[in-house]
Amino acid sequence: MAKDEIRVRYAPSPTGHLHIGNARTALFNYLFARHNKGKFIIRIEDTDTKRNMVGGEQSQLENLKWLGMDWDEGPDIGGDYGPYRQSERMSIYQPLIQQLVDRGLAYESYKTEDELEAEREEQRANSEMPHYVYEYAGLTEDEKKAKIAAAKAKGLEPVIRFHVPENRTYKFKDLVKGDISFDSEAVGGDFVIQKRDGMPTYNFAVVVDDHMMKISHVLRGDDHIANTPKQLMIYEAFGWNPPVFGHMTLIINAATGKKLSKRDESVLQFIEQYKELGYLPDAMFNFIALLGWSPVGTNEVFNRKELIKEFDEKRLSKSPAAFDAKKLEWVNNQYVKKADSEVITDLSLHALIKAGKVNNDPQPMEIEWARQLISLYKDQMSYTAQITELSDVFFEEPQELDEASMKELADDDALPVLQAFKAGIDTIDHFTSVQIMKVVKQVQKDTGVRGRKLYMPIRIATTRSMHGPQLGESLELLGRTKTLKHIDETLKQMQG
RNA sequence: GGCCCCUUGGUCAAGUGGUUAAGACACCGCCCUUUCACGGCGGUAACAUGGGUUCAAAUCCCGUAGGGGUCACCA
Repeated sequence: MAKDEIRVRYAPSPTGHLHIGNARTALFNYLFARHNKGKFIIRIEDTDTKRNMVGGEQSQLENLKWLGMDWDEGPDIGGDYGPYRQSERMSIYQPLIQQLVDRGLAYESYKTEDELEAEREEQRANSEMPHYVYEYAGLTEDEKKAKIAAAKAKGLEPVIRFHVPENRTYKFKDLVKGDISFDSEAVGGDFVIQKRDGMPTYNFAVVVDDHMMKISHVLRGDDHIANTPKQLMIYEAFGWNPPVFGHMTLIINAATGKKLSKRDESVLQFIEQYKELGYLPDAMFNFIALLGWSPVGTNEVFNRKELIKEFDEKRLSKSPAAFDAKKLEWVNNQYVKKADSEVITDLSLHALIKAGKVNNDPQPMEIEWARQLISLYKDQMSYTAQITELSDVFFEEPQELDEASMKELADDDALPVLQAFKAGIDTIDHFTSVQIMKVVKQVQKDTGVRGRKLYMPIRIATTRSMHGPQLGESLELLGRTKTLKHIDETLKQMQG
C-alpha cells in the first residue's frame, strides 16, 4: 500500500438514527475519499454501553446506503484493519493503557463521580473553569499507595487518567480553520482514558483506532476542536504521527442560529424523516453536500458523480452552515421534476395511502386515477408526501374560500360564467377533460367573457382555490358530482 | 467565566489587495399559458463596528460589539 494513501472514516456511535449533521460528516468524508481515490471506512464507536441503541448500527448503515454511499471497510463487510466495532477491540486498548500506566503517563483515579461533580460545582461557584484536581497532589509515594489501598478496601473501582503534560502548547494545522493551538492547561486536567467498566473513552480509543487503521485525514464537526489537544497528547505519548485534522463548521438552525440539536423540533433532523416524506436520496445527497461547502461555479444541482469530481476540501466553509428547509424543498423539486414518473407515482401513492386518502389495497382503477392525479402535480411537488395537501380538494369537503378568491368572485362576470358553466357540464355525455374544455369555450362564446375572468371563477368554484394544476384534467379527476356540488356551494355563498 | 471559532442582501452563499460585490432560495414585476403550475426575463436588497497598514481593503493587522462551540467515567 502506498504510504500516502488517503484513508478516512466515518465513526458513528449507534445511539440513534442518522442525524443530518452526522450524515454531512459521513458525506464529506465519502466525497473526500472518492475524489482522491482513497478509502472510506466505517467504524462503530460503541464504548458507551448505556447509550447504545438496539438496531442503531444497522439504522446508521441503512440510511447511509439509502443516501447512496458505499464503503471499503466496515463492521458489515470487514477489512484488513478490523474489527470495526470498538467494543470488539478491547484486547487492543488494554495493553496500550497498561503501557501508559507502567510508564507513569497514566494512573488509577478513585475520585467518584459525586466527588467530581461537587468539585466542579465549587469551581463554577468561584467562576473558575471546571477541571479535575489531581487527587494525589503533594503525597509521597507511600502515602499515595496507602490512599489507593484505602480506596480499594472500600471496594472502589478506579478509572485510568492520563497525565496531562504541564506548560505545553499543542498546535495543529486544521484543514479548514487554519492554525489552532491550545495550552495544555486548557483541557481541564488529567482526563479519563479508561472508564470504570473497563471501556476506553472516546478520546483514547479514537486515537488508537485512527492510528491502527492508518487513517490519514480526520474530517469531523467543529465541536471536536476542543478534543483535539487531548488526542494529540495521546499520539505524542505513543510516538505516533497524528493524521491531518479538518473541522467542519457546525450546521445551525437558520431560525434560531443555534447548533442543530436533536431536541430542536422546529427542524426535521433525521434522514429517515425525510425519506418518509418522500424526499429523494439524490436530492438529499446534493443538498447536504452544500451544507458548509460550496462548488466553484454558480450551479448548485449536482449528481453524486459530479460532486465527487467537484469536491475540494479547500472550499469547506469556516462559518456555520444554516439548514434551510425551503432550499431543500427547492432542490428536491428539481429532482422530482426530472425523476421517472413511475418513481414519483409510487412514492406519492404510498403517501396517499398512509394518509388514508386511498385504500390500503387499491383497485387497478383507483391506482390509475391516482396515477393521473399525481402526474398533474408532479412539477410542483417539493416532496411526494406533499401530494396529500396539494390534492386535498379531491378527498375532503371543500375549504372556506379565502379573501383573494372572494374578491375574484365579486366580479360582475363571475355569476353568469358559473351559471353557464354549470348548465354546460350538466349536459355533456362524458365528463372528460376534452368535453369540459369544450364547455369552457362555449361559455366564453355565450357570455363574451374570456381569459382570467372566465377561468378564475370556474377554477375557484370547482377546486376552491386560485392555484392548482390544469383545469380540465383536474375536473375530470374530481368527477361530475363533486364538481357540481362545489359550484352549488359557491353560488350559495356568493348570494349569502 | 477560561479557551477556541465565526460575522457579505430577509435567508444561504461566492469573493484570499484593484470586481458595476457572483449565484441560489424567498419576495415583487413582466412574458409564456385564453386559467393554474412549470419555465423564461427582470427587479428590490449586503461587506457588524472603530482604528490602522497600503496608491488601493469585503479581502491584511489590532480593538470593540454580536453570535456560536467547548469545558463528562458522551461521542
